Amino acid sequence: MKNMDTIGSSTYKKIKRDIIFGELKPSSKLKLDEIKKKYPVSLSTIRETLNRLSSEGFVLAEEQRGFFVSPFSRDDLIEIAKLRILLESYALNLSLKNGDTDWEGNLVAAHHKLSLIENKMDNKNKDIVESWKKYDWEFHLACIAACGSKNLMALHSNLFDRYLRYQIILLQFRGEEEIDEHNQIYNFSKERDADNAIKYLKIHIEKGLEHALDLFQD
Amino acid sequence: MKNMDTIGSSTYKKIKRDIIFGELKPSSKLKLDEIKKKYPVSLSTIRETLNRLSSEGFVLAEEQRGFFVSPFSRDDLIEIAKLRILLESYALNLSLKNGDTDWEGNLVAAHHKLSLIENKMDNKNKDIVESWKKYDWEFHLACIAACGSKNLMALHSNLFDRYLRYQIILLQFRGEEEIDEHNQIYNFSKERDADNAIKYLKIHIEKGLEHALDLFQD
DNA sequence: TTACAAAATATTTTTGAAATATTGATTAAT
DNA sequence: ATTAATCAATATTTCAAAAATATTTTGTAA
Repeated sequence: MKNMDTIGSSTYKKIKRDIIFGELKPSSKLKLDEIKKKYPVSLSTIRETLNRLSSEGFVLAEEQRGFFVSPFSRDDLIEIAKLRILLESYALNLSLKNGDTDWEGNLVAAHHKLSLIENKMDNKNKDIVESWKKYDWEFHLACIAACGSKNLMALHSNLFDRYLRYQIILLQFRGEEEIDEHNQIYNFSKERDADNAIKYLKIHIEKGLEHALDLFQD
Repeated sequence: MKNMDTIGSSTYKKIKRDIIFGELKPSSKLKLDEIKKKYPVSLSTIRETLNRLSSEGFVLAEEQRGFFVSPFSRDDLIEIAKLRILLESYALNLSLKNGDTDWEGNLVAAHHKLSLIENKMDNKNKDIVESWKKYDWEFHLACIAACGSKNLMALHSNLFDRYLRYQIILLQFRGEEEIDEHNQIYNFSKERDADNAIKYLKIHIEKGLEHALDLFQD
C-alpha cells in the first residue's frame, strides 16, 4: 500500500507523543511486557522504538536494567531552553536572509492559523492544547524554514520537542503575553529584521522557561 | 559479569566505528544478511543498532527499503562544520568561564598527549591515524568539558563524530598548520581568553573544511 | 515499446524460547 | 538487629525461524 506507515513508525510516533504529552510520566519505568500490552506490537518492534527514542533523548536506556521515560530536572530544562535559543536564533537569522516568496507565504499562513487558535485559548480549555501546540510548532518551523540546513532543522526539531514536553506537562497557557511575543516574532520576521526577531524569540523562550521553572517542584 | 558490554552495545560501537573510519562506505547498502555475517549477532540486535545509528545521522533508514550508510555531500559537510563551530564556540566560551583546577589539569594533559603524537605524524603514516584522532577528540573535549551542559556535550559529541567521518575518509594530515591551530586554542584557553580561543577554533574548523572540500569529488 | 501480472527478492513483523542479568526474599552468620 | 550469602522470581537480552508485506525483476500480452 502507498502512504501507509509501517507498524514500527506508527508505534514510534505514538510512544513519542505519549511521552511528550505526559501520558507516560517522566522517570517511569517502561517495562517491555506492559508496553507490549499498551501498544500491541511485538517485542522487537518495541525495542527498536525505545532505542530510537533513547538516541533522541526521550527515553533513558540503562543497560540490562531496561528503559525509562527521560526524567525531568531543572538543569535539563534550562539546558534545553538555552540550546533552543542558540539554534533557533542562528536558524532564524539565516532564514530571514534567505527566505523567498514561498517562505514568506507559508509564514503568513502559519501565523494566521496560530493567531486564530490563540485567541480562542484560555487556561480551562485543555482539549485544544494539542492542536494549539501543533500550530505553535508549525509557526516556529515556518520562521526558520529557509535557513538552508537540514541538519540544523533536525537538531532544532529534536530540541523543540524536548522543550515542548516540559511545557505541556508543566505549563498552562501564558495568555496575552505569549500571543504578543508570537506577533512580535512574526512582524519582525516579515520585515527581515533579524536582530529584533531574535530578540523577541529569546524573550519568548526565556519567559516560557521562567514560567516553567516557577511551577517546577523537585 | 562486571563492566562487560552487552552484545548490543559492542555491536553498536563496532558498526559506528566502521562507518566513521570508512570501512562501511558512504551510501553503501547495509543488507541485513550481510551485516549479520560480518558482525555475528542476531537480526534483532542489528536492527536495534541500525535504528540507533539512524537517529544519530550515521545511517539512513528508508522505510520498507532498508538501511544505508549516510551518504556524503558537500552541503552536508558544510552544514555539519558550521554547526560544530556554533556549538563548540558556545561551549568553549562557557567552559573557559567555569573551568576549575581539575578542568585545567585535564586540558594540560590532553594537549600534551596530542602534541606528542602530532609531532610524530606525517602523511605517510596511516597506522596511527586512529589514535591521533582519538587524542584530537580528547583535546577538543577537554576544552569544553566545563561548559556545564550535558545536553550540549551530547549534541557536540554527535556532530564531532559526523565531522570526523568526513575528515578521516577525505583528509590527510594538514601538518604544521593544524598543530599550530591546536596550540593557539590551547594557549588562549589556558589563559581564559574566550574571544581568541574561539577565533582559532573557527579557523581550525574552517581550514579543515576547506581542505576537505578541495578533496571532495562529487 | 508499454502495461500489466506473476515470480523472485528483500524487508518487516511476529512468535516463542533460551541465555543472561537484576531484583527481592529467605536464611545464616556476625 | 544488621550484614552477607544464597536461591527463587522477574526482567532483559539475544537468538532462530517463519509468516506477512512490500519492492523489484521478469515475462507475457497488448
